[in-house]
Amino acid sequence: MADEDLQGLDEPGLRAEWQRLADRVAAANLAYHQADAPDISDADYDALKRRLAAIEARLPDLAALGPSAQIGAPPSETFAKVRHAQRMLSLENAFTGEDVADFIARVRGFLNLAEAAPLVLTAEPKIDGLSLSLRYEAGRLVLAATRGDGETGENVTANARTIADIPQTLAGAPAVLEVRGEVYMGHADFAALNERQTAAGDKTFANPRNAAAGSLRQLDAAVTAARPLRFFAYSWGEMSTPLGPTQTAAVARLAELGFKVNPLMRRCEGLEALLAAWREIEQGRATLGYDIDGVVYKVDDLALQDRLGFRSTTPRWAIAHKFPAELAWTRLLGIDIQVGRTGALSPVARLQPVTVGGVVVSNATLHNEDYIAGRDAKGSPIRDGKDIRVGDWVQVYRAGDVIPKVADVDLAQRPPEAVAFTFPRLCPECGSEAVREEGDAVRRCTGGLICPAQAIEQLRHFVSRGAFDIEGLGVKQIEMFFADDQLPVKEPADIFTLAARDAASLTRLRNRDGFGEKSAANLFQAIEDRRTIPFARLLFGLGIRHMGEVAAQDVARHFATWAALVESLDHARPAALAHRAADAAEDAERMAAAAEARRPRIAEARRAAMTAAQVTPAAQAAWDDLVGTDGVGPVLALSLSDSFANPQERGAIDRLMAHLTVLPPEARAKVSPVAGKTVVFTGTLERMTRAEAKARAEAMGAKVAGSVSARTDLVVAGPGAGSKAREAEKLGIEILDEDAWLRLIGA
DNA sequence: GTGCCTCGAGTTCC
DNA sequence: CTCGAGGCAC
Repeated sequence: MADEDLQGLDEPGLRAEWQRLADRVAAANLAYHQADAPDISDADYDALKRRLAAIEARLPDLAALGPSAQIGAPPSETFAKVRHAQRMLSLENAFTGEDVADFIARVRGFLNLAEAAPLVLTAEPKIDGLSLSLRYEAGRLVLAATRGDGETGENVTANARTIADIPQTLAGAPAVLEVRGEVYMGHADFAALNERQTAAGDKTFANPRNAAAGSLRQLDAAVTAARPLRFFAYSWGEMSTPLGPTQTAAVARLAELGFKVNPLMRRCEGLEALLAAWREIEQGRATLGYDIDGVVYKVDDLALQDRLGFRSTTPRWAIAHKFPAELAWTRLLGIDIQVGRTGALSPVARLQPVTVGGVVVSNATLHNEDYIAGRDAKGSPIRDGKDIRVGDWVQVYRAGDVIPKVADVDLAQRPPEAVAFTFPRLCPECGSEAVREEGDAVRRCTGGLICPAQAIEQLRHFVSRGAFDIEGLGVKQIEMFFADDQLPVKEPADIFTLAARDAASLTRLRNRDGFGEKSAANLFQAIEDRRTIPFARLLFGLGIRHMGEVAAQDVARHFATWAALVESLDHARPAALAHRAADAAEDAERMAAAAEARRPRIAEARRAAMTAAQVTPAAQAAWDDLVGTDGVGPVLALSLSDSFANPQERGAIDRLMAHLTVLPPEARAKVSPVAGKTVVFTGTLERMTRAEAKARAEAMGAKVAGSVSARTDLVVAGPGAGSKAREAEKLGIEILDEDAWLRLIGA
């Protein structure tokens, strides 16, 4: 479809044609994203878009209305999401030989390996690309997914099929096999690609990794096919038959199956051998022909890997030993203060743009007040503190090759007129006092929801992925609605009245720039869909300090219903106040040791503690229950209590709740006989270390506690068990020895 | 009281 | 990704 025939059309004709094309593209998008079943070929789709663009070039007012300009559709929304059968984890990082030594010591300690027992690890280059999971069923590639957040990635199967290093079929593979590895681009291919891009007038890529990422995430697989992507396999996810007894054997098997594996991988015994491998790989870095950013060490024996297991986001049996970060010097042009969701004032360096590790950096974090000043609140110098001033030459690096940081300052080049930075005492956004709690590194705005910066950040958090995750309501839209006169959104409840307010208003959302009939309707539908919300997401979305995703899940599971939580919090309030008062009294007493002059404050704190001490047993019980909840300590409990007792915040919560139905938390899947049970280990364990026993129990869904109580389900007692075993007997709790326990969990 | 380990909060660039 | 700090075991 060329656009020559457009020449014959008059303006109304063009507009009609534009509408027809826009509808067609929108329908194709929908089919592609939601059903993952494209109803037209990629080439036809491209042609449609080109024709649309040709019309928009002549009638620019259309451009803002069409599918090409639709807001709320960043590239990440353009691939279907897929859940990984097995989570794709990241690796813990080591930066020094000492870190590596610690890692080995931890592994040995966890496994309780004898001093003389050998521990073999593999060392392989860490490719700087993007990880990809390939699922083969009956030997055929059925799914390729990016890592995403580890739980859920993007379906890029069509694109992965165009990569020559990725076999479409495997001979003699297990019935189900997920192969994991890295997609990357070689230096020569990268340079050639950028030359082609320049010649074609397209934008060039900053580095091979960006080029690889950009190439893999093309909606048009034909574009990906034209890009010289390569793939190394180094790991696996779900599989119906093990690939081998060791990492080395499994990777060799992957090579047999037809995958490219890295030729530099080798087995090493002991710290020195690992570090030697690291040095050698680093020395060969420049001649490899592709980017690497470190060396990965893995415990070779897969049975040991299995015993070591996983922490929440990383395996215990592997670590990435990074190469030193690239550094660059530049001028510090200014220091801005940003206000975060919790009111934290964070200093950001505005820099003379400089290339660091292949990316142009113009902003960098300055951590906090003390870091800039180079000394702490009391005036004593701090470790790594710099006394950084506007106008200084500063050294920048990208931590983990991502986050730009100011690492050093060149005092010799300091301009004579440079003055020390004065950290604001008032919030730059709302003018409220910004205070620093004793012992805290950050200064916080006290304005609460009065502060527009905090209010916006709270809303951004509310719609964020782990919370309400409303499609079409991203950061940009939140900022727009917050400042909007016609359809203001100042607090979460306002989101749920948007549609009704829009229907009643004269200037409808669908007629606005950046919105159309379709996108407005989609947004309202997405909001409707979230009127029913899982308990934990709601709790997380409220943005209460110290209440993260994990804590929210724990609390939701503990209380089961929203009403139970609210009732309990209301009951516990006096006890919460008593707890704070007692803390304050303690603080004041500590201060008194230094300054007798604080007498009046102590007396006041004591009086407050006395008043607050009039706590009913019911209140105390509610507080104890709250603080006894898994993952909840006094700090989170107080924060939660404060939020619900603060009239402003409670008002916003109640207004929000009027629009919502809360889904009770899902019961933990019963995957093992001990799932959901509380287990206590006591006495000496002979077959494994305590850490290992705990990790394994938790991996089976059990909760491991330190002391026996009425809530304990099971006690595992080894030789030398004393009071805990007696306590268990008294309470009539089942007691197992270590062998019986291992049989129970099927080990 | 001390020392892990994990979570929470804030960070940049594409 | 890193840092600080909360939670919890020893």
